[in-house]
Amino acid sequence: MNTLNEQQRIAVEYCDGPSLVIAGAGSGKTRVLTYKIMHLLNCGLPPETILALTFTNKAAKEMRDRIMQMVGYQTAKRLWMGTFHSIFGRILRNEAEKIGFTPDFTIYDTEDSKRALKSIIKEMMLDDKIYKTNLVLYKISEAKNNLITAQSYAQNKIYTSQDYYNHTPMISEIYRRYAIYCKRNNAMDFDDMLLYTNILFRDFPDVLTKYQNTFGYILVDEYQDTNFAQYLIINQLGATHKRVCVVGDDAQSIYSFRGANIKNILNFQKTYPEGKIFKLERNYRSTKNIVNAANSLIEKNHNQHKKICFSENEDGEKITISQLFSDYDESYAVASNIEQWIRKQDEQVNYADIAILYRTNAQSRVLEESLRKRMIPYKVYGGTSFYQRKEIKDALAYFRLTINHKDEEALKRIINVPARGIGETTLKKLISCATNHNCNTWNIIENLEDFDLNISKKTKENLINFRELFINNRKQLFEIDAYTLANNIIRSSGLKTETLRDNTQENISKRENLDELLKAIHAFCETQQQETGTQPFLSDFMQDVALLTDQDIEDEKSKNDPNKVTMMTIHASKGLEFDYVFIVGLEENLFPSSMMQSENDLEEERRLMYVALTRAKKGCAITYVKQRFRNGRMEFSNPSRFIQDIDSQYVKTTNIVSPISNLNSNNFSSKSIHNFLENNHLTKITHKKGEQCQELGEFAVGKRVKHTIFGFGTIQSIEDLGNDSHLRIQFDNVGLKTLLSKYAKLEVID
DNA sequence: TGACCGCGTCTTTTT
DNA sequence: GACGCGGTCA
Repeated sequence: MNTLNEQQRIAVEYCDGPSLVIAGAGSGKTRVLTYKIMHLLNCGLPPETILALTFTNKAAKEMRDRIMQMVGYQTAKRLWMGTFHSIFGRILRNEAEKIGFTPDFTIYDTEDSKRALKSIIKEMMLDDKIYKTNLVLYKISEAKNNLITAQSYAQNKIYTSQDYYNHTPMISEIYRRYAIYCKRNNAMDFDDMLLYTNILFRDFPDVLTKYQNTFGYILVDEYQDTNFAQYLIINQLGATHKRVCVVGDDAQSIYSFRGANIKNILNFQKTYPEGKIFKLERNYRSTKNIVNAANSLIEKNHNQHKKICFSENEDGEKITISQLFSDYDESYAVASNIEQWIRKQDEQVNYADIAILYRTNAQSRVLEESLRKRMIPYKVYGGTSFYQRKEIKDALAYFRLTINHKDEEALKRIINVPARGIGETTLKKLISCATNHNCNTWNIIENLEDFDLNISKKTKENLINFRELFINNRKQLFEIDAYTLANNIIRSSGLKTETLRDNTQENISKRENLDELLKAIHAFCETQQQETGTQPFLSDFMQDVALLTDQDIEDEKSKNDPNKVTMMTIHASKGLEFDYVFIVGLEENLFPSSMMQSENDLEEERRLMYVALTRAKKGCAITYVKQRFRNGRMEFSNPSRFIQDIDSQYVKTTNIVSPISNLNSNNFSSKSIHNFLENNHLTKITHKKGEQCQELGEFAVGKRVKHTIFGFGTIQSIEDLGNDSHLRIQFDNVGLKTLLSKYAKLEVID
């Protein structure tokens, strides 16, 4: 307790009633939470009566590790500590039968949901240009977050009239069918997990009472990110004893698109009139300059709890703001800046101390390129994560279907992967037969002989083989450990064999990914073995895997090789800190995003900028560009308004950096930079536009080149278009392609 | 049935 | 640029 400051100590020690801790960025929020749990344990609360909810696995793990260090593994593991989804997933599995599921229900990720919705929209013969999956999913998700079930949606005037007005009156019916579909598949999506928890508590008061009595104290991290469903769960679980402590920072509320309601934190005292509010305003993380700059930015927002964050650290360097010509220059500038920082004489800077943050995942590509060229080690979070990869999702679908035969999404996904002669037509027959008999498609396959499907003998044989595969695997489900079974399935299904057919880059990468998956399962088995003394089954692994995020996987991977620059979206960076931070792409329509129009949206974007700034401990560099390649085309842009929002006394502006002056390094050999110079300034056009030529810049007919994706090839012809050129290249593996020299990532091989 | 090609559409953030 | 869809053809 001596290591806490006054504000922190008071917040930790107050346990008599509900409290809200408003914790500014870097104010020791996790510290307060862990100490509070320690304090509760010291007061004699048994660990299994403490419920601590976080939003990410990482945050939960961090807290658990810290507590473990202080009280030991045995006590720490008895705490109810985890993400909303993992904790209530656990409760839902315990109580599954009450709400019409079995304990082995599948968790659908966004892709599964979209696929399901797509087929429902098709089945209803609706126009998919009007009923776009993304839109429909968003509407359903919004409804679920507000605890509107399919049934109440149909009766809800606000929702239905809005849909009517938007010419999408059938959303209500799609929602209804989707809900039935999920239930029949024994599956829940992310939103369902919170919705069904609420339904469980509503319809089974004895269950609610049971958990109310179980949890003597409830702590919630990142309270500003809770949605209504989460709010109500907390509210109900704490209804009798009111021993609830929520921690958050309204200035860092950035998830409204996911249903987070900033009012939960702003209106805390309406929910708990007797509640106490504590503020942690001292920032331990950043320099004075960074904290002041962030304050000056967030001041421009109106909707917030007033607080005055301050730092007692050194003044620190000013934030640099640089304008670059193009996204290409930006990435180049970032890479050279990283090298400068690493080479700093007066201070030891490691790659791991540096982060590059951006608004959208698509921005990472160019940056990666520049870092790779300079041999700067980096890791990218987000984008298509490991568990989203096709081959991985296929393997997981095999596991899912083995565990839960009703999982129709999994079935549809893999019935013909790898191709085994069960195509669209057969699948349709199976599904319509299932619909007619009001059962699952698997039931039809299981009892194939009892139905007249009008399929060929060959197809029937294929189906029987497919069935046998699963029957065999299912027998082993609770007989052999997760790793062995997973390995068996990947082999017997033909997934592995498929990748061995040839050695294209694609297949090699698929093979590696499948091995990586097996490795992950192996690691899971080992930890479980250590913790519980028994080998886990595949179903244990699958319960975990659905709730893993990209961050968890990247962190796991980088354990052995931690010294890398971090690249991620600002959203993903929340809760993290780095010595030096780049914030790139500060342009109108990108950041703030062009999707954000309303005043509320803009305030959220500004909070996002606030989050980005406050990640930095020592230094921060902001960049923006005049032209950027986006959505397959060049776009011109103006500096973001957020640049103006930062008080000028905290920043140092580098004036327009022309592409040439930016290239002050002697590294001119890099192909793309060469192109860049050629295309914009230095090329002497010796032939007319649109003409075929033998040579252009470093390119010449007959020269060998290497492309990052297509591999090696030979230039067949060059057509000069003035500002750009078409290159026809015969690639060794993928054949003839026409590429734009400006954007193709080509390297000439001498 | 399955491979392949060309076209149109979409890219904001994610537990 | 990436991806999904629909059409075509063997």
